[in-house]
Amino acid sequence: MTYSKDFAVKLKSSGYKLTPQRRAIISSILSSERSLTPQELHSSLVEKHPQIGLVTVYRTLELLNRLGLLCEFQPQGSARSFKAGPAEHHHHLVCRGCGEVVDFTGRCPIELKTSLERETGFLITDHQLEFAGYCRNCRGK
Amino acid sequence: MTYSKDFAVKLKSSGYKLTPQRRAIISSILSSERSLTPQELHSSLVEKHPQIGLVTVYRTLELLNRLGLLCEFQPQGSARSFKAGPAEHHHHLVCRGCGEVVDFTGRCPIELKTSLERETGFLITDHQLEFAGYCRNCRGK
DNA sequence: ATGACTGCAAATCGTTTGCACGGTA
DNA sequence: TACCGTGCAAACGATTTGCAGTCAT
Repeated sequence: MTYSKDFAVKLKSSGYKLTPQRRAIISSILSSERSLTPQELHSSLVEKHPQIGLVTVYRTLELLNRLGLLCEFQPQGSARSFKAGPAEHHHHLVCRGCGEVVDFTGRCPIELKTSLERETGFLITDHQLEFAGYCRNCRGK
Repeated sequence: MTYSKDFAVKLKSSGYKLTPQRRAIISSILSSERSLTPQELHSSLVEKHPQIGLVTVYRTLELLNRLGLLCEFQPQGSARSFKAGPAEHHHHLVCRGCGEVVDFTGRCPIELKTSLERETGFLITDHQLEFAGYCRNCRGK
């Protein structure tokens, strides 16, 4: 919540301005515990800030993401969405039926499949684990 | 490779025909150890089968996938791709630099980050684990 | 004035759909 | 004859780009 400060500081220290639009977008992201798609974010903003364009939302998300302030989700078969927080690590549980995404970041091992099923009532049919980074060739930039 | 039989059997037993186009698509998928995007698949086919449309590739992939004959990949930031094999379980290692995708399906625990780095030369910066299935409401169909 | 930031419209990319034709049961 | 499968063109949804106007330094 008071992350807000971090966002502002990081933006400024990286040479970017904290415009009203960016402020609105950031505050909207921070006040949602769910991750939001660009569209959802835009819709939620239009009420109070009718003039904000979807394009600006995309550009801001791209910027914040690049600065490491956002966590980008893209579960198989679902829309791309973002939430506040560092990006290095997130886990989700997706419903292939209704698309619900349950975030369980913080818990790791794959053995938790069974306990997840017990706790959430999900019937888990498959999973996907993705590590990302830089390969031997790309490491040295 | 001689999976080919399985594909044919499954198709027929599910009430679908094994057309020349489908045969070509299946054989192309089976002969690649990499996972392929619809576009890549189409390009690779056009040489020998100039008349196959991209749409047919999409429709066939969708069909085979629905029959459980394919494994669908969609790493964060990469294109959607498919390879032969059951879908319930796959792991990949993606290079954020060049897009290379290393498949390491078969090995599970997250603790393998370090050993993966050692073995592949990757610098791993983040990961994502996704379980999917059906939530309490969707389980009963 | 300069450069950053924005909004709009148009372009692009991957994917899906509508439709009419062709082959086969 | 009735369908299934196909190709083509068009529709679509998400995202990106070009461009010209605006704002703050």
